[in-house]
Amino acid sequence: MMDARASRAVLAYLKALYSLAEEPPRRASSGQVGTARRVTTSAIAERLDVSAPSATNMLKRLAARDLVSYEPYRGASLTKKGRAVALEIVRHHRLLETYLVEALGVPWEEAHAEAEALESNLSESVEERMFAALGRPQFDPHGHPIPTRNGSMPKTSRRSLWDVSDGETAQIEQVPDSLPDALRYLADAGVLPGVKVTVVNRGPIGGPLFVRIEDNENAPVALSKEITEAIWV
Amino acid sequence: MMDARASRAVLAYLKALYSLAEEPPRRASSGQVGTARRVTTSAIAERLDVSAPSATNMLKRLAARDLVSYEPYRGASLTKKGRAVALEIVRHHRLLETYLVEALGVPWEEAHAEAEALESNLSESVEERMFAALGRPQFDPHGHPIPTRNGSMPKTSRRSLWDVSDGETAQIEQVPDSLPDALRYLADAGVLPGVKVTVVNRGPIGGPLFVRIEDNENAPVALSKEITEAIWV
DNA sequence: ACTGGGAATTAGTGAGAGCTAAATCAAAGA
DNA sequence: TCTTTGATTTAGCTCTCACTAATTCCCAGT
Repeated sequence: MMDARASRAVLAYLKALYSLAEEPPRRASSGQVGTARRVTTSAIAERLDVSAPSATNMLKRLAARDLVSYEPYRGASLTKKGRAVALEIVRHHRLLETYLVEALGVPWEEAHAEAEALESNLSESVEERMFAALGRPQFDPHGHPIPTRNGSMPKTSRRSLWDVSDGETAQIEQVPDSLPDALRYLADAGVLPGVKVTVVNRGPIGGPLFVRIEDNENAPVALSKEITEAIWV
Repeated sequence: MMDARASRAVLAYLKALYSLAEEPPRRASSGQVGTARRVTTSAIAERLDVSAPSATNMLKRLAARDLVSYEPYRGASLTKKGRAVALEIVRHHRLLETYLVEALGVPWEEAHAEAEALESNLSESVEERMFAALGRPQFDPHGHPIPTRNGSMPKTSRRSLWDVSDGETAQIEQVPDSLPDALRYLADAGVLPGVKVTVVNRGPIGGPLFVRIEDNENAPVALSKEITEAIWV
């Protein structure tokens, strides 16, 4: 708080650290839930589309500011302070996405990029006003939980659509936010948070998953393994 | 347009250039209206609160990008291209100010700073949506004209409140946007764009101007020479 | 025409953030 | 235990944008 204002780049790194460390990329089966994993340099570099040396470099500077704990050759993780900043920016991002979609009618698949552009300059005061105008939402349009101002997170499922067995029905809880093309496809198909879908069957190895959308007589929708692994139910 | 994305700093300089060159700081009497004056290095430095060498430096870089025409020792002015970028950012700023006040209830005097923070990252697409949501306004809450997307400006008065003679009545057209304290005072007093005021009298040399607000029985409001020179009627 | 002083520019630095090429580490297999 | 190789870090640059100190320019007054 008494810190020099964090730059856009710093915020991007903290956000990446947060999502890589705390938002399970695959099934969260392996036991220790809530454990903040250590994130590798290359994972961050890839996520932010920068070179590995750039990431190393920034990690060191973040460590000097006590925003991450970093040990050479063994990755980094957010400190308490860094995590707080990251949560704040995630809150900004998701609130902005929600606001853009709900209040301004920005298309679902564009909201992520627009929010990303604005998030680092959103003041707490304007954020609070948007939050109130939206009726204090807990989830953004993609179903992602919006952290509260004090840093707590609404609980969400950890089960991916891919893990739903054939014949079973499940309710979509969240979809990815940063894949505009996929999102357009999902929106067209009606695969939206809150919708119930039934898994009909799936192709052979890694083949597409066919799901039927509730209250919809159309043919089942085909979804790749990759995308269904990124959809939580 | 095929240009590398303009940074926040670049945009700030262009905006400063624009307002110093084209928004008359005093009475616009001196004949040539619309002539883009040449702006001195120190005027820019002062406006942006940077050192003169920093300004010189940036001016050279802007000239290299064909955004300003700059001649050492004799100031700079916007090129066609630079002016277009400046107008775009002024439009962003004023639309944002309007949106923040009208749609989110941000107080008048805070809107300027908030808009400044967001303006450089506002996309055309979101801007267009805000514009539509506001009913395609021509003026921001301070009465400043909002440039259209094609770069034209609604016409405005150039007469300052200070120049209104005693006993005369005039309608407030615009007030400054970047003086929070003064704005709070003006808002309290009821000196807002659109309001008709009558100049009662004024103190001796540079003394305050006393104005009566229409439909208001209260005692006249006292306004300094400085502030009345920054209010157009 | 000369000169003094304020305005502007040049010189030299620094911090932030990114890049490529080169060196180095660590962990897995032989 | 030794080697190999992919991941990581170091070295060395670049660009943007700000700063201070030093220098240079222009013009207003004499």
